[in-house]
Parts: sequence; C-alpha cells; structure tokens
Amino acid sequence: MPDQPVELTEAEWAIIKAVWEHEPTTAPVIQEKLSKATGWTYSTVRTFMDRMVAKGLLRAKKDGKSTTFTSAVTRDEAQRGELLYALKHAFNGALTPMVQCLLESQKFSDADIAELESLIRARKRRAK
Amino acid sequence: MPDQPVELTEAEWAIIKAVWEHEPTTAPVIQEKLSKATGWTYSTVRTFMDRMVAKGLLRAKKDGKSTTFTSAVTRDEAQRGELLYALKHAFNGALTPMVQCLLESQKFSDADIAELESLIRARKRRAK
DNA sequence: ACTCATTCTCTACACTTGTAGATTTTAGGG
DNA sequence: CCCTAAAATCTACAAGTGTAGAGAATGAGT
Repeated sequence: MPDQPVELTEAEWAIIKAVWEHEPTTAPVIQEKLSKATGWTYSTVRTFMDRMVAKGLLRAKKDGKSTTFTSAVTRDEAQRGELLYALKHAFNGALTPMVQCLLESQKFSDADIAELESLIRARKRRAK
Repeated sequence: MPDQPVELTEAEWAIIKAVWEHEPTTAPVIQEKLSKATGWTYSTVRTFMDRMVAKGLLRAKKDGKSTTFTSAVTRDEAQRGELLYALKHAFNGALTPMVQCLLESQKFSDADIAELESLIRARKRRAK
C-alpha cells in the first residue's frame, strides 16, 4: 500500500490503465496499445514509464534485451487517490455534498439509482 | 456556463475558494486571507489570479488604483469538473464503481449513510 | 562473426505550475 | 503639489509535464 495518496496525471492514467490490463508487459507493447488513441511514439511512452518508475507508480525489471514493467499501485489505490483529491479540494472533505453533486449530474439512469440503493443496503449490513 | 469542463490546479482551488467567499474582492484581500495557510506573498497570489483571468476562471475589472476580481465559474461548475475528471480518468466514466469506491472508503458514518439514502429517495421522486 | 530489426538510452525543448523579487505606478493626505 | 503607502507590473526561475528525435546497444538468425 502506498504511504502517500496516489496522484496521477492524465498521461499517467493512460499508461497505468494499459499496464494493468497487460502486466507484466513491456514499453513496446504499451506503446502499441496506446498508439491508436494517443499517437504517442515509443520515446514518449518510455519516458512516461521511466518517470513513473522513479515515482514508484511502476516497477521495472531489466531482463536481457528488454525491460519488463509491472504496476506498483493497484487500480483501487489509484482510484481512491483520485477521489480523495477531489474530495479534499473541491468538497473540503465533505462526503455528502460530493455524492449529492454526483447525483445531480444528469447522467444517472434509473438502473444506476437502483444499483446505488443496493450498494447502500449492502453497506448498511456490513456496518452493523 | 463554461463550454469546457472546468479544471483547477491545487493552487487555483485555494484561490478560487477564497474568491467565492469574498467576492467581489481584490488581490490584497485574497493574499491576506490565504497567507496564514499558505504563506504566499502578494506577488504569488497575484500571479495566480492573473493567470486565472487569462484562463477564464476569474474576471478582473480595473477600477482606479486597484483591481476587483470576481469568479467566472461557480462552485458547482468547478466541483462538477473535478468529479468529471475523476470519473473519466479513474473510472472510465462508470458512475457505479465510483460511488462504490466512495462507499468503501472507511470515512462514512451511519449518519452519512442515512443522508445518502434520503438523497437517493429525493432523486427518485424527481426522476419519476 | 555479421547484420538487422528491436529496444533502449540520452538529450532536448516547449509549456505549465509554483514561487517571488525588483521596480514602477498611483491615489490620497498633508 | 509632493510624499508615501498600497497596489500593480514585469521579469525570472526551478520543477514538473508532454512530446520526441538521434544514436547506441543487443540478441537472433545466418
């Protein structure tokens, strides 16, 4: 588990999502996977990945010709970090207004709402 | 309403929150308000505010000696932007996992949960 | 042992963000 | 009308982020 809340830039999100889906993997593979969506060259992708290793977001193991990368943070940790950032800066740490803002976003379907209700019910059972 | 989703840096959040609380206001006032928490000098605060005007986050009107600033985005817009950013990057646009992640954060009290339930009930009534 | 394609390394550069000093402007009080 | 305190302007710089080219290393096949 990471000591500090995990914070990722936009590019880092793209990279790490690809890594999660393919790990253990290599820079050429990630470049290939992202090239369609981003147009990034090998150099660009590799620079990001090396920087992410330096930050402790990825792990690299050199093996012969090529380098194998794995994630050093889980999807869950990264998601939590992102949410925590929003919570702290935009909502001063208050959860209810945050959820409220979420609910007010027009993009909820009735099915979503139903799902939320069951999430809450489950949560209540667990909390008891 | 802003054309593009509003995105703020950490420093910009600090500034705009102070502006919302005091607007219309001036750079010296904001500096004063933030100096305790941040230690920022007038120059620093003013630089941020000018950049925020350039980005359309604040509005400035020069009047005589000093410049009056007002917000150009509402708290709601900014909050939504932050949430949208998290939703898009961390959750690939899927609301339910986002809420789920939120619910799993240990920081919810029973009262919070109850409040959420009533938010959802309200939302259902509105949606009908 | 040589060559070629793959992969890596190194270097670079522009733009953004965080931070602030130095200097100039200016309005209001004497 | 001049001085001064307050405010503004201008310039700057380090670190971080997005982006990539040029050239070196290396392993696999011949």
